[in-house]
Amino acid sequence: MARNSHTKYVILGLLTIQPMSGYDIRKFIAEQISFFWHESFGSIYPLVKQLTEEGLIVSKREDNPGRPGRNILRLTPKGRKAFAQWQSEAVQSEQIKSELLLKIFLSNRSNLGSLAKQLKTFLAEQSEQLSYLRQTKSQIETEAGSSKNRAFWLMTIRRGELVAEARIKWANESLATIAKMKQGK
Amino acid sequence: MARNSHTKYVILGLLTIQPMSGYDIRKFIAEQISFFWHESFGSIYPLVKQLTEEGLIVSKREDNPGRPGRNILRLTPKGRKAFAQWQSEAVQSEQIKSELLLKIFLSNRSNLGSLAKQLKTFLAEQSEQLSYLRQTKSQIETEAGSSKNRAFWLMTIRRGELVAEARIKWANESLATIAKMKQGK
DNA sequence: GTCCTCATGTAACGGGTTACATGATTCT
DNA sequence: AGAATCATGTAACCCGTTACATGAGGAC
Repeated sequence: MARNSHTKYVILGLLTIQPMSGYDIRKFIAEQISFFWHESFGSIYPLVKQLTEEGLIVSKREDNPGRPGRNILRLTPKGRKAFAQWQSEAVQSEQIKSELLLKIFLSNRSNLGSLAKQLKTFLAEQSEQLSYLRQTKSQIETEAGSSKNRAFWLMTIRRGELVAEARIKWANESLATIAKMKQGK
Repeated sequence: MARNSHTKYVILGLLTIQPMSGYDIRKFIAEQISFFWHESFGSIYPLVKQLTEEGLIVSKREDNPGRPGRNILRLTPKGRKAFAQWQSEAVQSEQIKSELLLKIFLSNRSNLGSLAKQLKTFLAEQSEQLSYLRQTKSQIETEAGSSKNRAFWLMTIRRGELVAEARIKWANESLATIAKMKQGK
């Protein structure tokens, strides 16, 4: 049935921004959109090969003296069309797996200590995430000459922000509840 | 390295609540905690077999006239210990993949229509989720004779609630932004 | 001197989903 | 009559991560 993985469309999608190498794609994802996406080399390179075979992208070797050669990838018209097609399709509702919530759900009063510890770690992570997002946001807003699609970028960041805030609120509430439970014992 | 899957511990964890069959486990997950976890039969049954071989659970056949037989699973002391061990370990920070955010990030002004449609679907889903969570919450709160661990259950629901609210807020904001973009064209 | 970044690629492995097989009962 | 629920289990498949291989240049 060729259930096309999303990775395929991330690659095509990033190439609509500009031609780049597989390495660049990985880097872009890790640096710019890691708060809602991630890919490893082991999934990118084989797909690049496949997309080339399917005629959705073309690769052009770029040799730099004293540096490793790069394969610059570029969309073909066919690839652009495939991406547009995917773009118009409905997303399937995402089902999450939260190991933290699982642990909490399966908790009992005997492990309040480790629970509190994990919540504090979570809180710290989310706070860091939030400050990172806010920083990125102000960077985008001040850069006048940024991409014409920055409205969409800001939209994704806004969601990260709101959700991180909600999670921080929740973690604080939960820590308070646990503190009370400890006293009440 | 036997990177133990979480599924293993969900099974052990649910059996700390009460003995049940593989079918019950699936049902419980789908009905009670589907907003943060999911499992398919294809992952549960093979693991049940494995856990039995490892001596973490024992299975007892229960035959009912005119109904399919059930294998009632029960924790062994060893299984209880393994679960407690997992419970005390730190969770690894969860990395999400949001297809919706990916699509938005890769959008441009030419597909505002389909974007709005997808956001509306998302909004409807989240609203439904929220009302479901609120309903469950009030059910738990009114049931006096519920489990002693209901505080933890309520904690997980609270996170679902806060996050759903944040997402709803975001979706509404984003729809407003898109409406403006359409006009400004 | 060692580690990090650049740069591509493969192989092994792990884990989960979907679909199928089977079959009785109960709900619509 | 047909669909859904109860109940277990297997096989095919898909997909993605981790680790490895290779090697030069720059940073600390």
